[in-house]
Amino acid sequence: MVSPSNLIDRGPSLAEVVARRLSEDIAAGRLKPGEKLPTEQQIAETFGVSRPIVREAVGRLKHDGLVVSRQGAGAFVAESGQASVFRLQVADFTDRDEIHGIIELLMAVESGATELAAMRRTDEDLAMIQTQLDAMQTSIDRGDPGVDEDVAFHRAIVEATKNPFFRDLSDFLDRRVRAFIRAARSNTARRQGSLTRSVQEEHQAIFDAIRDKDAPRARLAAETHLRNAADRLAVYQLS
Amino acid sequence: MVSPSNLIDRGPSLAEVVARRLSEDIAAGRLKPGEKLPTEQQIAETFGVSRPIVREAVGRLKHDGLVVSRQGAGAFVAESGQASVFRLQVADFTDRDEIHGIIELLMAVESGATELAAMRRTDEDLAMIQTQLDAMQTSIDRGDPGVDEDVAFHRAIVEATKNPFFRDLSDFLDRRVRAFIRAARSNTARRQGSLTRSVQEEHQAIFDAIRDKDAPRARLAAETHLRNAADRLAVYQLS
DNA sequence: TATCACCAAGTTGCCTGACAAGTTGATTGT
DNA sequence: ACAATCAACTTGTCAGGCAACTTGGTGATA
Repeated sequence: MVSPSNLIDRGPSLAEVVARRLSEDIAAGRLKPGEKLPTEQQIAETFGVSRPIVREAVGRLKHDGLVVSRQGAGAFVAESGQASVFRLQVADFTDRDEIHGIIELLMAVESGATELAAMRRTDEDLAMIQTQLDAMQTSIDRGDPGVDEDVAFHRAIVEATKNPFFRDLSDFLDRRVRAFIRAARSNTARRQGSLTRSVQEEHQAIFDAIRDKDAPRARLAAETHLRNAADRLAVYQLS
Repeated sequence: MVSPSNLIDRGPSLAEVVARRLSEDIAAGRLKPGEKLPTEQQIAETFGVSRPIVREAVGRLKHDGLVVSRQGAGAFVAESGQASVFRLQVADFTDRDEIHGIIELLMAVESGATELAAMRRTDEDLAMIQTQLDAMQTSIDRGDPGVDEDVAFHRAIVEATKNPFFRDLSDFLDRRVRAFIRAARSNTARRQGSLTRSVQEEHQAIFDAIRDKDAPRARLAAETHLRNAADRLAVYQLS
């Protein structure tokens, strides 16, 4: 079985290396907002690569909004505030402090979202959340960890915020963080039964608070859920 | 005076257009995680561009972690959870609903951060926050809007969280959102005096709560500050 | 029949060279 | 002093080529 971790690491492409170097120069203040970058030819000579590689590297930074270019004039570090990306740099998911830190962030975003959902949910929203809650129960009764159902449950909640920014950030964090938590749970076949039932009880508490339009209780339920998720992660990692 | 808004919009580069198209295909599920992308040559023919443009476009998606490539084998949609970027797509800062939505997000993140700062701050942290608070007062006394000092104040708070993820996301949101708020305040010379004093009073309340290690009060103070910031924005925009 | 080695075809990674489109600054003419 | 022109430069795109790697098919051997 070939898994990603068994593959020989070929390292980043030249374009990626150059992009990182330039990005570091910008982050370190060696290239200031508004400042002109060296020409493509100069960068190529500086790094000993060809011009298309430089074009690709600079293109990556343009995609991030860190750099803007004008044909004939040059490429410039974008003014502060133009960057359109937030990068979540996690070395791996084995450092407990790192995991704890990122779960704190998830907690802030998700508890805020759950609070808004409690304030704003419509009957349709509530029905959708109920549907996903029931689907997860069905999955648990079948002996499955309910991964897809867990995703859908949280997604239904964040849709009830009626705020696309919460939805997008929550999706992103879901993909990066919750997915890790769920994978850990799924990989722990022996204990998943009782632990997944805890998860469902916490989901139920979240649902109840949203149903009752009780925003503070919803916030607290979401925080409790994630606090417990962090604790459960410790259990998964011990097994 | 040439300002960015006066420049003729030349639209995105071909590479950026292709990158967006492919990114949309992935987001819409037309290209699934693990699925192989068409070859560079096929994509070039599909979009009627040259292969280097395709390479640059795919390179942008690789930079985002959305796509991985293996030399000789092809490029593949990355498995879920590999994407390392969150993109904040704001058309512009003129849509009130959009601004309101993004401030809600800022509120969730910043109130969470302020709460953590209240729980975790050291004496050194507190001294730094005090320094920035005083610097902002000095700026106000001078009749300036205190933009840099405002940045530094909030940065000092988020450093006290001892959580790099909060710091990074807060930095990002600061650059994208708070910067807009500050610019609006700075551009409103006639009213800035009294409104900036309100800002400083709210900063003082945040500081007091952090000093007292009163996490719930810190959260509330941060929320109040941002809620008022949204209200002040309405004032700026009427003038 | 199964396994291994070899090879051709295809694909990504990188380079060279060329030209189009646009910018900038210097020069010239009014 | 101002406007027009032009040369030099820079980004944007393309064409072509070769290196490095992958994949699948074929033939040889045990």
